Amino acid sequence: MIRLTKQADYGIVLMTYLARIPNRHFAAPELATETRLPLPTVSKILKLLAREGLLESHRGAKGGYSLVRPPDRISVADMISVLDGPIAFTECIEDAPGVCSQESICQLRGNWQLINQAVRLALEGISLSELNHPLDIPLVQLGVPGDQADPRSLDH
Amino acid sequence: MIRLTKQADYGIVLMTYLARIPNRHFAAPELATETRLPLPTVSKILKLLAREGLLESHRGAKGGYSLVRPPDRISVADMISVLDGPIAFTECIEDAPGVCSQESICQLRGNWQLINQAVRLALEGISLSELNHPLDIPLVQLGVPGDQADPRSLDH
DNA sequence: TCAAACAGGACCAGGTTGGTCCTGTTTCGG
DNA sequence: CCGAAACAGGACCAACCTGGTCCTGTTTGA
Repeated sequence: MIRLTKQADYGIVLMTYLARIPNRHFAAPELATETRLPLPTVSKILKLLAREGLLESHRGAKGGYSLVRPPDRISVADMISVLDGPIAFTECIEDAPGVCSQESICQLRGNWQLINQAVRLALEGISLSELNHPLDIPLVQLGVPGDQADPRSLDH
Repeated sequence: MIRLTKQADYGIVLMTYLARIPNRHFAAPELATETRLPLPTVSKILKLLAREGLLESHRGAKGGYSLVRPPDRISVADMISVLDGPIAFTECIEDAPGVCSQESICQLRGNWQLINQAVRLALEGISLSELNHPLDIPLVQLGVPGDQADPRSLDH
């Protein structure tokens, strides 16, 4: 189905919310009520984001979470990597030989890399701050190759 | 985990194999032995690809499958759409209101579209024939935004 | 006429995800 | 100095989806 997991989905929603006021910190219960997501889930995701270094946590009463760097320096790729693991459509990852049973006969290694890389680059091109101001993103940054009409992209 | 399903994975492998000799047609058993994938699975996937219009099937003895159009006019996006459903990282798809329970409060609709679109464009930019000749693909087509160094893409 | 190959389902086991809960530990405020 | 609010880090389980097989037609070349 090629979906993000809900964990990543919710995580990006939460990050986007935090990015509105980058320097404030927000407690998990507050974010849960604001986003109307269940608290245990929100809490779990925030903990993960903190552990992985995208959020800073402040313990104790009046604690909470805040962004660890400015939102324009956090990419969608960063968040998805943390929440859903490395961005790779297939198991053919360069530094993991032996994962793919077809390895010896598969002629496609380099090609999968290409696909993976294309997706990764596309996602690295969108920053958290741009998610809050979607209109600012130039199309070229989204991976639109020039203005050459592409005969391949049919309807879906 | 953001993986393609194995169905899509295998499907692309099979399509790539077919694309080597675009006009020939290949029987499922032949493809199964060539790719060393189990026949029932290969058969299932080929049937799907045929039903969805990416392959042409020839029934009867000496039957088989062949590409329905030249490999440079079949994009990776085409194949993934058929094998794994529409390319959308999240359920926020434009013509499906009501799917997302957060709809009324979610400020992100437009933004998810952006992410989905970026991925879709990246995958539309790679054709089946390029998968067989990976070196031919210019980087810009992969979505690399000019040569502006991107400070967001840190290590992973 | 037979065998090879496609068509279209039904079917099931296993793994992953989504979500909850529980037991610490830290820290602010009164 | 104490208690409540919040974070930390797991364990845990149900539900769903995927991966894969198999079976019964139908078509067609030799």
